[in-house]
Amino acid sequence: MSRLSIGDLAKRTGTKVETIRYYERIDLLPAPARTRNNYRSYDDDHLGRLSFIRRARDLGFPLDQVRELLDLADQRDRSCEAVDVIARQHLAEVERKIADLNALRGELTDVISRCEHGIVADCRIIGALVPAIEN
Amino acid sequence: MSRLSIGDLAKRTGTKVETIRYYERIDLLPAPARTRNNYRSYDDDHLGRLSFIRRARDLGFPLDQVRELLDLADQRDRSCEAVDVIARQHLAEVERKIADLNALRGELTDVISRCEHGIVADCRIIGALVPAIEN
DNA sequence: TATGGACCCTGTAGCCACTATAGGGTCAAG
DNA sequence: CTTGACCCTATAGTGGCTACAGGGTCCATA
Repeated sequence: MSRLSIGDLAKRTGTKVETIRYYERIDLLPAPARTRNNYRSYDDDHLGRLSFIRRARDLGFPLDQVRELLDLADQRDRSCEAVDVIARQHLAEVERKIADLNALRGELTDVISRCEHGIVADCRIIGALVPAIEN
Repeated sequence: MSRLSIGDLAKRTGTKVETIRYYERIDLLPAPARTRNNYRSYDDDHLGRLSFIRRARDLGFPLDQVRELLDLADQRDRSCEAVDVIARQHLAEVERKIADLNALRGELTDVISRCEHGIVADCRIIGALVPAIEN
């Protein structure tokens, strides 16, 4: 039944103190008890919940999906289909971003490869950016 | 010597009107002349510059790099090495993001593949998020 | 001539997920 | 008794826009 200061909780979860306060402000992490000095005092539930949030964030889930996952995690008798849906949605989003970035990398590599290290006036990188304007 | 309204410029460059005003506010695009009605009136230089900005943005360059590229593009006698450096930096950044997202995709795929479509209490996706807390 | 719709203007607030700063209070060690 | 490490609140800043609110202007049509 350990009690943690915000700094301790931060260390245990690899979160910045300001971020923890931010999570409280947006009602992602419940407000903890306070000591007589008005310091926040966290318990194991907070530790578990914040660890969950951090893991989900590390996996790239946006905060509103994290919120949904937290809600679902509490409804232990329900089907986990909703969980699967959220995870798959997120995976699809990640794959879309990868595809976009790969296309981008192709273009950039292409542009850079044409650089002949001369002067700016002849630079193919700049050339690829300067538009050919038709009337 | 065509004169463009902000709406025309927006159409020609595929930019939103609000974005053009934003670029002016942050001194990325020079403030144009005004008509007697106080409407913005753009010339070909603006068109060229905004097109340049948009292309660079499409290639994912952040605005401060776009700013540098614009400055460099004007110094036509200088070596284009600085241009090459910026482009390569950006490419490296893009590649880093791709690597991060690929790692993420791996983890997500892994987590999702273990879902057995039962109830939340047994859900492996949630399980992968709920931490095993040691004292 | 009235009116409607498509433009244009400024200024401000909102988005996401934090991060940083200012300006203080509290506490234990040396 | 002071130093430094914590803690508190409230607010503003980040990037790159986007979306109002609350007006003005212009042209065509009824």
